[in-house]
Amino acid sequence: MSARFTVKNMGKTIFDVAVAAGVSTATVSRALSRDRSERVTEKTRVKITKIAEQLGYRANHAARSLKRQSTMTIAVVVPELINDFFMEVAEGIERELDQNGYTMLLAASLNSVEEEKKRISTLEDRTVDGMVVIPSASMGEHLQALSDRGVPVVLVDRIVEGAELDAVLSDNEGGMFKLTKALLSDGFRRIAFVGGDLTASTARERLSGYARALAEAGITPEPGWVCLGGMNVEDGYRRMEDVLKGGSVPEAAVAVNLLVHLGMERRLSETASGVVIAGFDESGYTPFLPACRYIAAQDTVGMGKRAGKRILELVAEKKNNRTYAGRRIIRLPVTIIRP
Amino acid sequence: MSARFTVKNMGKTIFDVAVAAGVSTATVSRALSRDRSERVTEKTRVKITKIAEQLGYRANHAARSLKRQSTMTIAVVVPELINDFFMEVAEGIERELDQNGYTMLLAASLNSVEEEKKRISTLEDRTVDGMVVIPSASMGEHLQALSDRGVPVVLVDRIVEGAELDAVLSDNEGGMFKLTKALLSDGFRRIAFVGGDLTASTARERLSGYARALAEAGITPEPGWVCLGGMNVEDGYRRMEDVLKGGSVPEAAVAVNLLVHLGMERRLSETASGVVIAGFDESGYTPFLPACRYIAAQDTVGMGKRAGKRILELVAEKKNNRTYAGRRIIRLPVTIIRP
DNA sequence: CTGTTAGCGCCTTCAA
DNA sequence: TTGAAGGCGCTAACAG
Repeated sequence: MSARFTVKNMGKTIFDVAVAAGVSTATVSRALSRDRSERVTEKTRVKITKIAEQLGYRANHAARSLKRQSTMTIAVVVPELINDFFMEVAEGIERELDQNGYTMLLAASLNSVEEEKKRISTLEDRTVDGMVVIPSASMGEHLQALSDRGVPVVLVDRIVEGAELDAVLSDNEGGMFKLTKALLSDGFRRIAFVGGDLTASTARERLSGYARALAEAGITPEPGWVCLGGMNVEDGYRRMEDVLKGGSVPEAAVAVNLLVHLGMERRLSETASGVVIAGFDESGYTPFLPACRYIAAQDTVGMGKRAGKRILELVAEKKNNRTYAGRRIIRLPVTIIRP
Repeated sequence: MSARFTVKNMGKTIFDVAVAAGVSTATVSRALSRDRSERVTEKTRVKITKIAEQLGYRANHAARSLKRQSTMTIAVVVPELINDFFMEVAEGIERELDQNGYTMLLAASLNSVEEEKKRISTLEDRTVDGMVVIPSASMGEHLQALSDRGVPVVLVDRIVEGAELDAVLSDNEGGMFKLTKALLSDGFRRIAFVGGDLTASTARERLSGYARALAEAGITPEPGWVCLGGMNVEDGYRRMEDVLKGGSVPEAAVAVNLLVHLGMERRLSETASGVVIAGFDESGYTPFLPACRYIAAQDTVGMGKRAGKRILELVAEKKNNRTYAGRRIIRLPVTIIRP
């Protein structure tokens, strides 16, 4: 194997290219600038491009960032990496950014506001051009502060208290309305709502959709049907248990999200109850969840794309020193499918 | 809402702090340097730290990187984001990096060598201090070239042809050996091996483990039992179909990985065959896969941590201008569990 | 222990 | 159209 770390492969600089081409560094800079508005002869541009290629010249990103005060980087902060929903959103964002020459910096906040603050702080130090955040919690003063410091910010999935920021969200209310409706159409009348931390806007909106569907059907939820608390697998398990052990066991239940759904299935698989589930969020595994009847599928990648597009708009606005045109909230529809 | 983008909140520079503290920028730099070896009076350090805090000073990362020729960033390239296995590895890496003040830059190669090359190129331009790569394909000349250019590289999950690089891998052979063994202990003798692209080192090693287990049990695989081809859900579905329609249907099958496992389950759920599965890789959903009997669980987060540790070692070696001490391959054990 | 100085590599007026 | 020169913010000699 070749000796590593020994060849001082000092990166070629713009100066090397300039010397080789017999021009000044300024000309090289202009020739290689993606901005075609720079005036350089086509001939010299071609020549310089070729020489740069031969030399294997690559612009130093740190230097360029320092000068331009822009890193062409957007930070994306998600609660956790091991979660298909978040990663699908991230993929959507990445695609949009990549198309525009931007790079995504992905970080996880580990479902903790404290970690979220730390991550954001680190990222801000790296002078990212903007941030897309899927908030870990319902408090958002630090996000508003970030924005006030001049960093373009876009929220995804949920909105938070204490921050009036642009956001890309699902139509959670409508989605859960349709999901509950689907069960009603199948003849189920006794339907529970399981899981949900009401400090999360998503949970509140979904609960609202559920309530509206029942109300329209003239059904009043019996005590114990609305069984809130938590958004994770463990919570789903416990809440399902609560429902089963409650006074009036329902025939069906809607799950506030995929993790809760999973926990519910776990619990249901332990006792034969006949309870059927309709859940929010899809995954490759939903076909194997025995109690699952319907799924409300969010347009995850689409949300990511919209968020990517929006953050780039804000970045551009800022660059052009334009005033912030006002908060914009984008809602994407949710689709009901059979798993 | 406060007017955004209007306050020219020009970031405070080290100069601002220096002025406010009545010292030189050099002293500020030293005082704020994480490196305690810098000689500064404790008194001035405290004073400067306080003033920096008050002013909300944050070191400019681009400037620091330019000067230090180090970005304190490690790039991690995975085939895709929407994959728990990769994300668990990524999380392990991130933890290790974070503990050491490094930041992870996560990028997806979309299961394509071309994309992988592009991503790596972009990342290299950003002068990351090192890269951890989960290769998308079996060819690795570009990875070797990257390393030869002086960028520390560590591979995870699989090794590639054309590159002699450090790697952190699972004991795939032993894992699949134990997995097959588990089925044998249950009395199954007719066991198929389903899925697997033999250009991938993981698939080869797992096939080898399967073969050894059968051989030790004195069993010769019948034609059609070893049903290779592909590593995805779709492949698992097709290969399982091939097995079922083959001449000698087995009683059980091992799956080369989780996606194939999933596809196999899909196919099995369509026809009652009684075939039982033992699969590589775990997930929160494996308990719901009806045919699944055993799982070979890799220490994903552990692999990430080891990879993180190793890449930082290489970075340190390079920084100290030490010669590359030689390739190191780390193998982590695989655990057999019941889902 | 602290200040002075000289860049790191690039971009961008200002001149020519 | 091109070149010269200054500086983005920070750090690392080298002095003092």
